[in-house]
Amino acid sequence: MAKEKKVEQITDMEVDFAQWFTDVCKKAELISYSSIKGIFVYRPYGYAIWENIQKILDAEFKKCGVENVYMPMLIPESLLQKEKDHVEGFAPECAWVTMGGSEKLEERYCVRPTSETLFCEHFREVIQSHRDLPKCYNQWCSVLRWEKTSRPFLRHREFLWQEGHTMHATAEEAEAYTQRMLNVYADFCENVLAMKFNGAEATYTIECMMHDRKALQAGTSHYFGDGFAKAFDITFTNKDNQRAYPHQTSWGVSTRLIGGIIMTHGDNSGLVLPPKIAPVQVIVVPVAQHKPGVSEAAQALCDRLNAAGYRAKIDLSDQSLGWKCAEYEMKGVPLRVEMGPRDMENGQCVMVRRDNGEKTFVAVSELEAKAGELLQAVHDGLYARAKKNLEDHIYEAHSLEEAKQLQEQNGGFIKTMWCGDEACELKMKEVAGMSSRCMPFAQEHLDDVCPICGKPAKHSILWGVAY
RNA sequence: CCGGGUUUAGCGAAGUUUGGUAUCGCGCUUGGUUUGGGACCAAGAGACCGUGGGUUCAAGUCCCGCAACCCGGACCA
Repeated sequence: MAKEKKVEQITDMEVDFAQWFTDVCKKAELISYSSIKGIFVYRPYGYAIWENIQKILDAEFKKCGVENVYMPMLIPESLLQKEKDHVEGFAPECAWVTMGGSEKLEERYCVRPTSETLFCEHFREVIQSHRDLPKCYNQWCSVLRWEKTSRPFLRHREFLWQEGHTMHATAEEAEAYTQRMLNVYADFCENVLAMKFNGAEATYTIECMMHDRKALQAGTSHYFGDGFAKAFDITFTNKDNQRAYPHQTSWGVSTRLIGGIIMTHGDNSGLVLPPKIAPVQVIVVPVAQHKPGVSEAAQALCDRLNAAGYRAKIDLSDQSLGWKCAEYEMKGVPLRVEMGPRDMENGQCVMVRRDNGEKTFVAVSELEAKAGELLQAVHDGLYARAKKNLEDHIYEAHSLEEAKQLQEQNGGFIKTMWCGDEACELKMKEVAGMSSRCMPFAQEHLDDVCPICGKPAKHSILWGVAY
């Protein structure tokens, strides 16, 4: 069903996708700019989405035996430098604390860009025996990376995330745990955020496709081997009374997920939120509320919905009906319930889905049941649309030139075979502007050879333009 | 980091060419009428014109520096 556009302040996504995204972030009151570039204020409505994400994911982590901890915000330079590759990766974008009060510090401290080193320092202290393993730790915190350019949710200098770090007695156990956490993220994306993605092996990433057909990495889960354990001298005594290095995993998602939600589900009227993480799931709007009894009848609906466990709100302000409808559409509230004089006479209310604008007349007696049904329908509708968007925009290519052309014409993911050489990845980036997004779990045989170098192919791989 | 654009009331803009009393729309406040898709009338409040220097009797306007934001590119989660 075609929906006419009602919010002239929001730029159409077909006209300018980037501007649309920024408009939605501002108009839906998710975020504000601060006085420091790249560091944003999460407004109550935006932060509430993150709180809902935290609540649901945290419960899933705990089912996997994860314990939450909190590590220091500052990392001494000497500690950061213990693992060579790690420093090289993060040092260029570290912010440093050099003064304590008015005194210059002996050693400068880095504001954490990630906390592997702190976790490792701590693991060294608490891991002695195989009986101390596994250690499955996670922390919810913010990290700081001095990015050159920034965009709301997609690239902040300071952003909120969760970082899980676990230590295991064997490589097998650690690898299995890495996959298990990837599955937690995958289930969360599909069942909570209604986002469709490509899972992967080897790189362990979740790649979602946005409305503009660019890829967004929504979560990662890494198997680290024992590299950090060796660098930080973390050892334990195994059952055979021998010293051994434990094997590590690391996994995280950030507030970038919210950027993904916006770009996956949003439309030209604004934000569209998956019901499970929407701060307000149902907005109750009285119609002609000055007429006797209308406000009370609407309030009663709202109270009943809250009592039934839904997150419902009512708007009794004296704004016009049209204003209220547009306002809550912009903010992505999944379901609107209208109650007016005519409804009162008929013992009914009107329910309007945010995802497709469909209106349903509902007997007041069926309020709770029908609200639940429609919220689920919104979730399913969003998921179906996201899935279709992904599936419709995966194209198969058999040569470098064809891959380039397909990307230019259609965007999306381009599927090819790959020999496994990094040189071919660089070549693809250079020629077609695409990076490897992931090697799908569902491997296919499209050709015998790598279309880039002609050597025997080892995997099928997806390429795309990423955020 | 490179290349382009922008910065004037809470938001969006005009005014800058040709220096001379700070403008408009939305929003906000007060009162009243309204309400089945962004209502209307009336009266108000609100701006060291992004920031620091310079030129001038006089700078939103001219000159030089800096910053922030937006859009592309490179890089990253």
